Amino acid sequence: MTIYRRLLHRFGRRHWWPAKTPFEVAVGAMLTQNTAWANVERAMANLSRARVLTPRRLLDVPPRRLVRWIRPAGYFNLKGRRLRALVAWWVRRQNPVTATRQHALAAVRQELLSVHGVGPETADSILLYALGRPSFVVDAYTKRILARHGWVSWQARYDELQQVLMRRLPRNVALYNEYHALLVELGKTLCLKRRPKCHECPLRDLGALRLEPEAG
DNA sequence: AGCCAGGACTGAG
DNA sequence: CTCAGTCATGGC
Repeated sequence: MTIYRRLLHRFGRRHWWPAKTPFEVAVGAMLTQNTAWANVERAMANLSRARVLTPRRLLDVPPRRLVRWIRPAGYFNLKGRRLRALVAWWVRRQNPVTATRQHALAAVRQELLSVHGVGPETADSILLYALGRPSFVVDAYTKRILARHGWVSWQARYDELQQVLMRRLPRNVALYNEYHALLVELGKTLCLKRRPKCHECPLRDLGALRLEPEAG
């Protein structure tokens, strides 16, 4: 039994990313930085109700109103500016979903990282969940889970964690999609928060398992 | 009452 | 290049 299969069996498919369009995925990826998803949903609902959840409309929105709508997501002044930068890129790229399809993954990733407010996790979230590219998303949960089971050191940085995963897993968008979502679910619901206190974690023996989706 | 949430930028050393 | 400080709302 592998970790992936056990997580999938326990939690079922997560159906990520919870958004209607690739553009909404990108907006959500930005708003969810260090923020509970429930708060992001409120902000997204405000934008939706205001009918500005398209690249063009969102770019034309006055910063004051934008900040008011995204307030529930926290860091609203910061995220207002970052969101504009991201949307400006999206518009300049004229629908990156198709516009970047022929480009190398590393090139698109580099381009995203150059946008103000887009770090490695946000870039990979957009690549994977909006653009359908096989770039594994690493987050705080992923790091805690891998480090706690001794697969990486606690000092490991983002790129190292990502390489550990991508080197061992087939480059498959559907797999990366589900795997990251499952790791987040494990981190949220079980014993892998910053203060571990759960002594009855059904997955506490994960150390004996493998990362690979296939047994063998 | 704190602590935490699906991070990233900035400035100092 | 490393790293503490910063940003802010809402749930528990």
